[in-house]
Amino acid sequence: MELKPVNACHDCPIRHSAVCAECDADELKVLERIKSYKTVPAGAHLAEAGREMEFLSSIISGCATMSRTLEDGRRQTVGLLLPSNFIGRPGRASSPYDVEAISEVTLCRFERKAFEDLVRSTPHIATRLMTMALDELDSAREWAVVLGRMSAREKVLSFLVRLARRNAAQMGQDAPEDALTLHLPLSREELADYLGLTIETTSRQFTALRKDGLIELPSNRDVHIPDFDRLAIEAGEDEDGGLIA
Amino acid sequence: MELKPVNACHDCPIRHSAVCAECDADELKVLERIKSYKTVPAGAHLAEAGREMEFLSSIISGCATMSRTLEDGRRQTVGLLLPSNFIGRPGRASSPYDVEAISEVTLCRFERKAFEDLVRSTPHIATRLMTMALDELDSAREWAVVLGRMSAREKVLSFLVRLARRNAAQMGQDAPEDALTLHLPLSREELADYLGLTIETTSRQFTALRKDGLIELPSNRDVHIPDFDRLAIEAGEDEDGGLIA
DNA sequence: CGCTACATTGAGCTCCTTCAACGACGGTGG
DNA sequence: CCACCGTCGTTGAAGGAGCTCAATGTAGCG
Repeated sequence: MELKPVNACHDCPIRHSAVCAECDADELKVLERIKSYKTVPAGAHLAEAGREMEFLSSIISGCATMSRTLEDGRRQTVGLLLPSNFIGRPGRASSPYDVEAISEVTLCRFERKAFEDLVRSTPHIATRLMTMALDELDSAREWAVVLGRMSAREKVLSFLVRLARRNAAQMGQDAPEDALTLHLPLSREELADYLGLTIETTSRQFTALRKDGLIELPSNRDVHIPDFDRLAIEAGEDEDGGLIA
Repeated sequence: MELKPVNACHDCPIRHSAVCAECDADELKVLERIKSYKTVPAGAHLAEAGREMEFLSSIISGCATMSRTLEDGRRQTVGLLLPSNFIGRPGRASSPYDVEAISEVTLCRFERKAFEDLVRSTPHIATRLMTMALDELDSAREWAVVLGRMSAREKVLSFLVRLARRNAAQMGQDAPEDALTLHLPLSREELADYLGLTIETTSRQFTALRKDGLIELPSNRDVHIPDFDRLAIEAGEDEDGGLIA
């Protein structure tokens, strides 16, 4: 994740996967005029439920979560935001969820009003946003199946499979390597909030998967998967491949 | 739900809430040329996971569910499709979910290729699709909170609150009436699949809510809510209003 | 070295599921 | 007309997956 400072779009690591992916050179110039970069430390709040947002932004590097906390403290993470993901939406001033930086995050920001005008005048941005929204919709529904019907073990397995697929896709690979090591962007507690479990149950499942030889745990944040296909089968994969992240 | 045959867009009950909502008269003429109506009986499969779709369509009347069935038979419904909802997406030939008519459903259909061309050439359709996708994304995430963190009782309450809000919105009301009667579009089993519960637990929760005086059950498919605000509070509403459907 | 934050492990309990029986309703056919 | 049957919904009893509460373990850091 070591990143040299980005100054221009043609240097940008998410140039071809973010909201600007379909833009041509002229459109990119307009974007370039209204964009600004910002790096925030882990723990920063990028949006708060109900609070007005001044900027819409793309994640260039780092990781953030989108979550809802109920008043009794229960919390559910509804999205894991990684590079190229978009925060905020045109046509609405506030996010319905809290968005929090989990690691240091570098953003490419657009002042909201200016971006909304741009969406109207630049079809390539509107169609790209539509595609991204539809992809995320599939992903959210996919996750609903996990939350609604899967056991704790399957939830953890599904998470690992999705993360591996997402990483592979970002590296331009078609499928994850046979054997690979994942770095977990989330702590056990953050993971539990994502999986709809408690931290204890999550931890127990990691231990159980280790004892079953499906994973190794070189550190708390690293998971080595000796045989990805076996993991995917255990996760309950029928369709070969499934959707990415 | 008694519906007289629709023949032209200006007569259409979903004219101002469907994918065509932002279209002007000229754009509507183009749509009119490629659209066709179709009515299917309850139980019809409007899409099957992985199978190619010939048409994209809007629901004009009736109700459908979008769901995934795992090979061991577990099933999770990830979306409840009501009038004005769109089935399918441009740029992808197949749906990742099964879409099934729950009641008789009347559709406004577009041949896929023709519609995809139209999206590219008609910005008002692209922006409307984007807005609808973003709304559904919020809705799907909202439901993830319910699936991941709520008790059986809260799940049933949340469903009733959402259904009431969605009905009210469709009637052009700002909020549901103080006292109202809901017609459930789903059987107990279909509801259980949506809530991530078993049919037995779902049934028990209805009984419990009735005993607590929160609802009355004039028939299996009808729920009378004497005091909507009380129901909403029981459902764990902090924010006044929340998102629609 | 002790402090703090994070992760793991254990024991008991709760809520939901599972398995099973029963009830209500509607259609069909004798 | 009513017995029969199928579907759907409700209710009961027992078991289990995951939660809660609590203790222990471990790594980073002043």
